[in-house]
Amino acid sequence: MLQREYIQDLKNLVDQEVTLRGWLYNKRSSGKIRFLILRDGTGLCQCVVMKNAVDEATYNAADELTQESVFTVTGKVQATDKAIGGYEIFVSKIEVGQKSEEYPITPKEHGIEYLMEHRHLWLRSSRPWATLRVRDSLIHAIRDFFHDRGFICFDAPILTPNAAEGTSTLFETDYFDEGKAYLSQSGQLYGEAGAMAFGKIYVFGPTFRAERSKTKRHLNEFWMVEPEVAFMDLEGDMELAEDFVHYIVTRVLEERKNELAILDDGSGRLVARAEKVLKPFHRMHYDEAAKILDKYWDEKLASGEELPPTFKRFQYGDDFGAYDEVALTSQYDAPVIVHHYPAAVKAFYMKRDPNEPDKALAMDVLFPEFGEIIGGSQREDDLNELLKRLEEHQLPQSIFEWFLDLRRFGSVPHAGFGLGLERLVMWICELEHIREAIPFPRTLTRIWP
RNA sequence: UCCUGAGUAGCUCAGUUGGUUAGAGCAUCUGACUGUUAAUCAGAGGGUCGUAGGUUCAAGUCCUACCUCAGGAGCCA
Repeated sequence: MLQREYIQDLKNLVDQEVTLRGWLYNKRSSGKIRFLILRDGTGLCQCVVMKNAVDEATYNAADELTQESVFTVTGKVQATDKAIGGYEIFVSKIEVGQKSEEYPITPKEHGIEYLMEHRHLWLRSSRPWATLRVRDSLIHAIRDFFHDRGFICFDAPILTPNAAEGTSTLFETDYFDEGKAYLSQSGQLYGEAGAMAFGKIYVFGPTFRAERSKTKRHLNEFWMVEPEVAFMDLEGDMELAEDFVHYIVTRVLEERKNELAILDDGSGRLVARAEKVLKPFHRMHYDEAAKILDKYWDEKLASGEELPPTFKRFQYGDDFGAYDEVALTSQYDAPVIVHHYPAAVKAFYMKRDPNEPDKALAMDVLFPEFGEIIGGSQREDDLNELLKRLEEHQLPQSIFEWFLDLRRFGSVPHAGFGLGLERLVMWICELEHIREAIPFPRTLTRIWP
């Protein structure tokens, strides 16, 4: 083990002599003084090299270092308000490691295509660094939330024999002599089996959608967390979603304030926004949401304001489009839960409300100015109803036999939801595009690096 | 799948009604400066203008096709 301290721990090491190891993030100089910005993975630290304070080899080393070259620095930790992070190293010695030549990502701006082409290096820059640390915090918070409440982590298979919802396009691969296998587009059906075995479970894994989506909110490979609970109805589902979202967002606020400040240039905007994710969320029936949208678009159209060329006016019975979700949520600071969607626009496994047979016991959590981050429902637990749904959706009963068994043997009311991890990262970090919310995004036109 | 836009130096871009040797900043190299914050200042090198064809005395600029990418919609998390 090579001995060294980490930049994130410097606050406890003021006035002590330390050794740090890392890469050169940037360099500035003035006369006989050199400022080296060291990056060690935990943060950035300015290292000050004064000509009259070091030997000649160290002073020359400071000049030779290029961006992303490796070096080890020894010196005294000083508190200062002149340097990033609030601490700097007054250097006594530098050792140079591997030298980088012509590092492709410069401190100047780059286009998104170029950055994505160099994603493996771009990860070292401060914005991806901060974003992916927020993502890490969310992942831990998600697991802690469920673990603390007695949920079992229940992994669903990634290679599956059929489509969960039948409609979406699936990635296909050969599976020995069994014919075709498909990459999972949802762990939910398997999660239902888990809920009947363990009471409450959550599936958390990668999800694959072969849809030719081309928007800033879609990835073809993304991570989804899907809790499923036996003896829970739609009301309980909404409460769980609220508690869950509130908990994980709060954890990010506790653990990643520094990263959020990097992402909003210190304005505090991201923290202020996340702090408004308070329980309870605004809840509304689909009919109420439809009324709000009708009024909203009527006023917009009457005002003569120019609408985008792809704009389509919402009609009662439609699912919400991108413009509708933004319009609906922009009136609130906190997330909005819309429930009782028309059954016709929802998946076959969602239970219908006995009091409103044309509505599904479904709910979506919509985030302010953003849109859907959670979709969930109470599931159809009646065998005959489920068989009818399969027929209506023209799905073959044979491939769902094991799923139907869950209704034949001890069927109970149960519910769950799915949360798109990258969508939440995107909203919290206010990213322009979801591709920055995952280390190596897979989109319609990108599978490299 | 549909609609819109863009491809000029390693990167980000400018380039007028078609007109002499295609420009700037950053990056790289040389030099100056003892507290810099995308440091600054002086200098140097660096180009098949996405590809193919066409119009013209003359094309980075106009026309056609293709390729690639980006933005928007739908599908959804």
